[in-house]
Formats: sequence, C-alpha cells, structure tokens
Amino acid sequence: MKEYHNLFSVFNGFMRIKTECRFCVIDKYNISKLTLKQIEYLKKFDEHEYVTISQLAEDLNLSKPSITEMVKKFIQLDCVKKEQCDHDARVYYLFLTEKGKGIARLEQIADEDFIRRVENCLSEEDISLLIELLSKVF
Amino acid sequence: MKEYHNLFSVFNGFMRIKTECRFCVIDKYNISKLTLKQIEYLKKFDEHEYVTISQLAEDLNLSKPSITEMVKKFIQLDCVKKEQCDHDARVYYLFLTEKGKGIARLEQIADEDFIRRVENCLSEEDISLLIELLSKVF
DNA sequence: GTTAGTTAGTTAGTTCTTACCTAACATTTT
DNA sequence: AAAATGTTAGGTAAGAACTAACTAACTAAC
Repeated sequence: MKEYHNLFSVFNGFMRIKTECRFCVIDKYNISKLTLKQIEYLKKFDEHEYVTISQLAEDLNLSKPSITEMVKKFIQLDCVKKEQCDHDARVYYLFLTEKGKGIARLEQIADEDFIRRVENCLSEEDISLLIELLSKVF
Repeated sequence: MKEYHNLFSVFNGFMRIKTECRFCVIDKYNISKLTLKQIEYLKKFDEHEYVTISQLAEDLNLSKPSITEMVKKFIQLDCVKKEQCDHDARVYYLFLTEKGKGIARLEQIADEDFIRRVENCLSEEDISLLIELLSKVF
C-alpha cells in the first residue's frame, strides 16, 4: 500500500517533467495561439502531405470552401505552403512548412526531448533495466 | 543510439497504455460530450466546493449570469447540485455530484488506474526498482 | 479551332454554437 | 428603504462549418 503511493508520487513527478518538455515545444512554435481544431487539422495534414484542396476536402469530409479558408489561415500563420501544379494550372499542392510539421508532431518531438532527458539522468545499465521493467507492463 | 530507440518505443507502448486508462475514464463519464471549457470549470469547481453563485463568479472572474447559465447546464448534465441556504433564502450552495467529481478528477483517476495496472504487472522487487529509476530523473 | 461541358479552387453570404456580456428584474435580508 | 443574491432577457464576438454562385482551366466533340 505504501509502495503504491510511492510509485504514484514518483510517477507523478516523472509525468510532470514530461509535461515540461511538452510546454517547451508549445512555446517554441507558439502553439498556444492556435485553436484545437487547427492543431487537429495540421495533424491530419501531416498524414496527407502533397494533397490538393479537393482531395483534402474529401479526406477530411469538409467542403472545399472550408478547406480554402483553413489553408488561407495556415498560410498566414506560416504553417502551410501552396504550390501550383505544373501540368494543370487549376490544381494546387499543399504541404506543411517546418513550423507546420513542428506543430503537427508536437507529441513526438516532446516525447523525444523527454526521452533524451531521461537518458541523460540514467546510466547505460539503468536504461536497460528501465526498458526491461517498462516492457513488462501490458 | 540503439538503446535510445529501444527506450523510445518501449516508452511509447507504456504511454499508450496510460492513454487507454484515460479513455476508460472518458467513456465511463461520457466526458467527450463536454466542451473543454466545461471540463475546465468542473475542475475549478472542484477546488471551490460549496460556494455560492456570487463567490464562484468572483473566483472565476465571470459575471453572475454566466455562472447561472453554466450551473443550469451542469445540473442538466447531472454534474452539479444546488442547495438553498437555510438562513438566507437568497443564497444557493453549489457542489459537484459523483459524476461531476469523476470528470473534474479525470487525470487523477486515470493515473490511479494506470498505476494499479503497472503494479499488477510487476513484482514487489520490480516496483521498488522502478521507483528508484524514475526518481533519478529530474 | 470553337463550343459545350467538367473540374479546381475562390468569394460572398448564411447559420449554428460557445462563451461570454449588460440591463432590468424579483426575492430576501438588514 | 436600501442592499444583496440570483435569474431572465437580450445581445455580442469568434470559430467552424455550410450553400450558392462564381472564375479559370482543362477536355472532348464536332
């Protein structure tokens, strides 16, 4: 019982550091200025790199004007770029900028930073041990 | 380098299980039907148990009608109860229902479930070891 | 090589929802 | 009577969607 509370509080501390790493990324890319919907869409975007407006509308189940609006905002925010197709001037390809990718991959980047920090605090031996312990949980 | 990737993927698996626990709680209390603001306010509520409308308005920096509206919705959702004061019939005390508390404490409950699950997968010895390892991270 | 029809994306204007607000009010207490 | 508590009515601003109507560009038929 005491063990349980110990694990709980140590785990909380561990998670607090993970949250810190998350906030670093949020600050770096100014993510708090975006709405949740926008972040959600940037993540979807990241799975559909180099799509057209129409394709994206279909994939996200939104109307084309909605995509147009959304893309306009994202271009202003320097998250997305638009590039006209060579063989068909009606068509535009969309892709994420570095900033856009950073936002879309917030969790991965934060987790990587966090793991690096964990690694720096532990010896090789400790790390192997931690891997062993964590992989026992299912 | 290999160790790093190993730790990363094992950690991801670990976090996936944590997320599962979170979703269990979200499903249990139907939390996905609420807006983020509502969840935020339930959390604030949880820190101000047995306040009046006016006190809450002041604490949250909102107008009294906003609180009235919010409380009305929460009562419909069975998250909050209202009780008239005995000595002053103008005054109403507000408090969270069990459901309301469950939502306000989503993270704690999910973390507790998760830790319990971790505990079930590890021996006493493993747990002590894990506590030791996690507390080395700062 | 026009013409007719289609496709890609944009613009304009509308609707709905959330999350607030102020002003006016009824009830109760002091 | 004055002050306080909470409610009602009505309004605003922002976000996230929509439909309808448009231009520009392409394709195929004649």
